[in-house]
Amino acid sequence: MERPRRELTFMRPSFDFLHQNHGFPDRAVVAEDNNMDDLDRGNSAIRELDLFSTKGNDVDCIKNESFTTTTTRFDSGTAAVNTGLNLLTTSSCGNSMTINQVEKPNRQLRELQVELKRLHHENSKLRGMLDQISKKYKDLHSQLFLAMQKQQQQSHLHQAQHQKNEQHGTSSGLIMCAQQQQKSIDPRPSAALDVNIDHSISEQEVSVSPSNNNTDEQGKQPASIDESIDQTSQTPKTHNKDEQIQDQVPFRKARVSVRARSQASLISDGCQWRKYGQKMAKGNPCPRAYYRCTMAGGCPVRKQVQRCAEDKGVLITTYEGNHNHPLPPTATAMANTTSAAAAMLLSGSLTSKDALQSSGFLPSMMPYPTTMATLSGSAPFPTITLDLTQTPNTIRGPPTPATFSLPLDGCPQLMGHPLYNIVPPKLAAMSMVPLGQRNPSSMVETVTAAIASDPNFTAALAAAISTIMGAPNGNTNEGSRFPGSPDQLPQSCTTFSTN
DNA sequence: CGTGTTTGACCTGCGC
DNA sequence: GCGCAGGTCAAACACG
Repeated sequence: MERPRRELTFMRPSFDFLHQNHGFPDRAVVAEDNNMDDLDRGNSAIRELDLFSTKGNDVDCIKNESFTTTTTRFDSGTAAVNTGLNLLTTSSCGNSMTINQVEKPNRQLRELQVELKRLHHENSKLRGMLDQISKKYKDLHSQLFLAMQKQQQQSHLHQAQHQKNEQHGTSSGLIMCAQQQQKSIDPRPSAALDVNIDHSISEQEVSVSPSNNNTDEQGKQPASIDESIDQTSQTPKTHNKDEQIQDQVPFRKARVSVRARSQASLISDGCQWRKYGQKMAKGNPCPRAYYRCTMAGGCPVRKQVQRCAEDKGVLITTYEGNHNHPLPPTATAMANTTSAAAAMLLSGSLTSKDALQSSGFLPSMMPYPTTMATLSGSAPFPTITLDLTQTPNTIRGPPTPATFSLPLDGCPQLMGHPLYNIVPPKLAAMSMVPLGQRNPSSMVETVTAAIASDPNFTAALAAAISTIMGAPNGNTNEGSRFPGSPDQLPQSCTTFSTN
């Protein structure tokens, strides 16, 4: 009995059944309405199940009613439970039935009640899981907010100290000290924490703590790094240049690769790009195009676009760097996530499965196969790949030996479901992203944004939602809220398109 | 004329 | 040191 698989799909109709039956315990009920709101009324509905004790029907009367049981099929083959009770009163308290005829329906009723209690228990467990997930998400959100505040305070403090030091001509030593201090607090200065940073901040500071207006947690940017080095080199230093470069290089080289199925030559991610080169890459007949962001002068963000050699329908877009300018809403999802993904990649020993497991990022008991994201530690540059082209049944081999996937933990009912491509990173981000280092929603934002770039996405999403919600006429946008998800999918999910 | 693309040359890192 | 491959530059070109 594969109970985990059917729990979610079963519990909603069960409550519908119970809910619809409210006040009409002697009628046959066929649950068709799958409104998720009924889920919230589940607890009370269970109590309403006792059909024969709440309406004054004593046992004697029950014995004198003939029961016709029907099987109500709630969900497309996922669960079928004998909950439809056709209570046809053929005689009122007559004595025409034998004891066996009377006890048989009684036994069925008892079984039914036991089954419903069991379902209630399962539903309670599921609700508990949902509550836990929601709580984790809220915790992470609040902690992120606190971290943002803390970082902002540090930035202001740093700025004030920098200005004071400049006035006294003794800036460098203390600046470096402050930078080191900041590093010790968070080895990857989070631009995401600079959301409201004062733009009067000095350029040097900006280069150390990029003033990305987005939740940009990668921090270091290629241009900013160079500027930082150049500028700091103009003042006495406690660190030599090589050490600084060495410190910065890993940040600079982190990349986020997005694989999406698209016939378009470029995924429209909300940013403006200028093509600055094209090369034939070895092992791929398709040329690789190089783009840089032109939304602001000196923006260090670049991306490479190349078709997959094995499947030319797959477009591989690789992002590098962080925007140093405000982004339109349509671009923030992708930008946020590439930054967050890069930050996750750069956060330390996240390049091997063992390291991930030991760090708690990847549960040692990963119960389900996953396909969404892979990290490559053996690639020339650390790269995280978000693969939006796969279905759970078409898992490819890992790109490199040192790769891993984000686990889908706790949502087995979504395995094999189209929405599986959306939910896993959300759950994974919520449950596994270390505190203060990553934006838990960023990963899913990128995933959803990239998925949305696929012209087939809307139809697939609608079908998925219809399956889960049981509302064939459901609005796609409304349906994009995964049942029980702590928050809804980003708005940008529906704004990305392919060119 | 301004902007974006194309494309060959050049630079850099890495392996042998 | 040499060759290779990835990445970038910049002049030439196309287009509105």
